Amino acid sequence: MTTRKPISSVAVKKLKKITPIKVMLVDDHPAFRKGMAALIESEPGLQVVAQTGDGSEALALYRQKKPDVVLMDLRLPGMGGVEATLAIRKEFPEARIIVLTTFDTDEDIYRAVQSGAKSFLLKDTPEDELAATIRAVHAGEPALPEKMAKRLADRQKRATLSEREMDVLQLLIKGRSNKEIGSSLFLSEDTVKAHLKTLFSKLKVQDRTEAAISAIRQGIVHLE
Amino acid sequence: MTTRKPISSVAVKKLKKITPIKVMLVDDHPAFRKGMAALIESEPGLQVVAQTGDGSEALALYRQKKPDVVLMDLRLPGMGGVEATLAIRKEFPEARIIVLTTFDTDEDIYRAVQSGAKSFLLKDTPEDELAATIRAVHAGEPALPEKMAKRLADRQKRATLSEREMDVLQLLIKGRSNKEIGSSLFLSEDTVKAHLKTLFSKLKVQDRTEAAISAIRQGIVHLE
DNA sequence: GCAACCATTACCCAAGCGGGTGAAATAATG
DNA sequence: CATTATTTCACCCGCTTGGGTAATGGTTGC
Repeated sequence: MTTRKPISSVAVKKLKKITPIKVMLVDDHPAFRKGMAALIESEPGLQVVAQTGDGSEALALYRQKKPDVVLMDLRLPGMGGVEATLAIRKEFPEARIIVLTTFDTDEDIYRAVQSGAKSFLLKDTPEDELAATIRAVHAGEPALPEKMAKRLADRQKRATLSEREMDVLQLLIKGRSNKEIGSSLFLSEDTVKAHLKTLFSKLKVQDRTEAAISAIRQGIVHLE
Repeated sequence: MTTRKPISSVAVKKLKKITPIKVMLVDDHPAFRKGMAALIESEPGLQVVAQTGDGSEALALYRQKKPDVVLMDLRLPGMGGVEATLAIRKEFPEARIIVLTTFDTDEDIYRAVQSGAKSFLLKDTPEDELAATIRAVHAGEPALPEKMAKRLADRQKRATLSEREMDVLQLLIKGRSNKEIGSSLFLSEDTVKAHLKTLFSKLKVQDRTEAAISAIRQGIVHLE
């Protein structure tokens, strides 16, 4: 440690004023991280204090660096972005996290906001808007782009699927027949059909193929 | 034009040795471009000479800058990456293009290589491998990662769908019934069923839902 | 020219699927 | 406590779907 001269209260005030916003990046694309870091550092008053490509490292790094704002990708190796966000906000409820992703189904937006993210941006967002959003989120201002807010509202309007309906849907998008779904879930075929009926009406579709496609498009289920 | 002193053949050799590889970036994420550019510039002997986020600008920029290697994203506004690759290679068959993308269905790899790309990398590829691939492609060496080559081989093994089968499949993944598909394509329902039979056997599935999911997973059709 | 494939249509049949109706038990919500 | 939502199951009915078989005409390639 190097010894420093004591500083005046005026200097402290001045220093505080120019204390940069500390940003942490969580994204598994090294090039993207590098670019994002450069972009942030080039903005006055913004500074990158931590980076990782692994969701499960995010919490430990947050603890260590205490960033003001986190930029979080959704698709991450190990722990996903939503889980990482939840983990951080469980320990630090005041954490300000912006989800920044390539994928943008309505369900992604919903889950991100549900998990406590303050904003949701796509990776092709122009540089100035990114910087503005970081500042807004840091200031505690609303920062969800209008388009995303609209899509979130759309998603809210839609009927939510029950747990059992989700179970059936999961098997449906694996191409299983009603009989197969029944034996997988230890249900009679008629019960499966009953769930499908409500499922179809909630998704506003006529048949299982439409249901599968609709669910995938909306991001309700994932194809992995 | 400025007049120059004549240079010795020795100097020419020396100059040639340190002439950097000129790289062009085509990607619609500004932060990724920035990062990629920084990453490339930090490598000895590599230099970024052009960047664009628009596929339709790629050809014009190539004409102007004559880069040695192009890094091309697949999902681009306007013209897609495959189309841009085809356009460049039509005019410059010697063009060395590396497809660099987030998405990686077998069909994406196939279409990229078909369109003349020399390599196919994912955006989460580590920095050193990226640089190595750029150098390899520039040197005309084989540069398709083993994993991708394997997936390409897998895709080659699979039966190719006929034009008509594709038509039917396109409507199938919109959730249309056989009757609807028939009237859309001006076919009898029986003909649609005949196409579906071959389609199912080629995709190795039992029913339309499985077919839809399989086709989407393989990247044969897109969900837009 | 013949083989191979593709596109088209037809017919049959059994199984699967979707819609309608009804009902009972449990859980959650007000 | 009443109501609502969820989960479970049953029966019926008619249309859709998938598999089998078969035939015709066009195109492509050897």
